[in-house]
Amino acid sequence: MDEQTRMLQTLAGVNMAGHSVQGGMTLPPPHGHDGTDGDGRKQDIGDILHQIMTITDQSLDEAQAKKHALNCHRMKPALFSVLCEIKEKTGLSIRGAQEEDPPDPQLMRLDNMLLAEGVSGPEKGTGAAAAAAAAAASGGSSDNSIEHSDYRAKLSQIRQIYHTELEKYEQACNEFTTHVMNLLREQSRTRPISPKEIERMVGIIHRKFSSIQMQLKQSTCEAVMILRSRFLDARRKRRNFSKQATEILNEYFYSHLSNPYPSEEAKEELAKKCSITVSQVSNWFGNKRIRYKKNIGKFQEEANLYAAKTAVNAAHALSNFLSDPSLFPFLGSSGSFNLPNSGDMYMNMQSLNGDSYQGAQVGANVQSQVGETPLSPSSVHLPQLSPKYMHQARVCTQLAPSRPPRLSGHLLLL
DNA sequence: TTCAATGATTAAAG
DNA sequence: CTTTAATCATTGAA
Repeated sequence: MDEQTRMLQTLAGVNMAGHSVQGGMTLPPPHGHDGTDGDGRKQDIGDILHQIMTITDQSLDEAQAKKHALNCHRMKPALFSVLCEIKEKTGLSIRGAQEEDPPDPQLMRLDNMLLAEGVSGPEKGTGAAAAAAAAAASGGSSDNSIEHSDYRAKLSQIRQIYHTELEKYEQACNEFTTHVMNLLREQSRTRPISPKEIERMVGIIHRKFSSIQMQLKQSTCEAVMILRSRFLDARRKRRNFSKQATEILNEYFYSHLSNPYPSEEAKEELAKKCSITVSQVSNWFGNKRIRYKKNIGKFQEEANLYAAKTAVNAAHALSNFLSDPSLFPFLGSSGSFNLPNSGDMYMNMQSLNGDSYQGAQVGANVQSQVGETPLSPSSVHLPQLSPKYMHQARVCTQLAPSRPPRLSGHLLLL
C-alpha cells in the first residue's frame, strides 16, 4: 500500500496519507494534518488551482517527461485497477446494470416483416429469377406480368436502398466504435478506465446505432407497405382471360363434366396453354364448378357447344387414328373402311366421350334427365380420347341409371 | 348508368 | 394442402 500511496501523491500532487479514497467524487483531501481540515483544505485547493493554472508554463518536454514517468510507474496498473473497481462500485455500474434491455418487440416485428417481405434475409436471387421466369413464361401477353415485374423491381429497389443504408450505418457504427475504443484505450493510460467500461460504452454506441437502424427499418417497412397496397390494388384489378384461354378451359371443363377436377399436371398444362398461372386455372375451375352447379340450365347452351366441339375434335382424332393403315393393316387401304363422316359418326363420338353425357343430347333440354348432379363423383367417367388427360381418367364401377349402356364395342375396336 | 359476367379473395371444412 | 360457397371488385355490354 505504501507504493500506491506514493503514487497517489504523485498524481494529485498532494499528500493523501491517512485518507480514504472512497470519497470518489470529493475533492482530494488535504495533505498533512489529520483531522484539521478547515483552512488547510482551502490552501490545498489553492495550491492545486495554482498548479493547474501554471501547467502551461511548464515546458512541453518537461510535461511529457512527467507524463511518461507516470505511465511507466510500475504500480500504475495496480492502482488503476483499484480505481476502476471503485468506479464500478459507484454510480457507473448501476447505470450499466439498468441498461440491460430485453430485445425490443417492436424491432422484432419490423425484422419479421422485412424478412417476410423478402427485403432483409437471404439474397433472393432464386426468387427474383423465378419471378422473372414466371413473367417470361406468361408470354408478356398480359399486363399482369408487367405489373408483377414492376412490383418486383420496386421491391428490389427498396431492398437495395435498405441494404446500402444498413451497410452504411453498420460501417459508421464500426468506425465510431473503434474510434471510441481507441480513444478510451488511449485515455486509459491517463485515467482509470476498465475494459468493462469500454465494453459498456460499445454497448451504448451499438444501442444508439440500432435505434437509428430501427428508424431505417421502420421507414423501409412503410415503403413496402405502400408499395404492397398499391400492388394489391393493382392486382385486384382483374383482366378477363383471353377468348382462347376461356375456350380451352371450357373445353376441358365440359369434356370432363362428370369429374371437372383437373390434376395438378393437367392444371399446369392448361395454365401453359392459356398463358395464365396454375392458381388462375384453379380459380377458374373453382368458379366454374360452383357456378355451373348453381344453375345448370344457364350453362346448357355452352355445354352443348363445347360438347359438340370436343366431339368434332375427337372425331377428327379418331378419324386420323383409324385411317392410319399402319395401325390396321387388316382393314386394307383406307378406302375400304369408310368412316362415316357425319351424323352417325358424330353420335358415336358423343357416346364415346363418356363425360359429355350432357352433350350427347345436343339441343335437348337435359335438365329433367339429369337425375343426379353431373358433378357427382359417382357418375361414370370413361377414359378420354385425348391422351393428354388420360392420366386422370377414372372408370367408376356403377353406371348412372339415366345413361345408355355404353360402347364396349367401340372400345374393343380401339 | 345499370347490371350480368367474371376473376380474385376469403372463411370454413375436410 | 384443396375445395366449396359466399362475396368482393372490376369489366364490358346494353
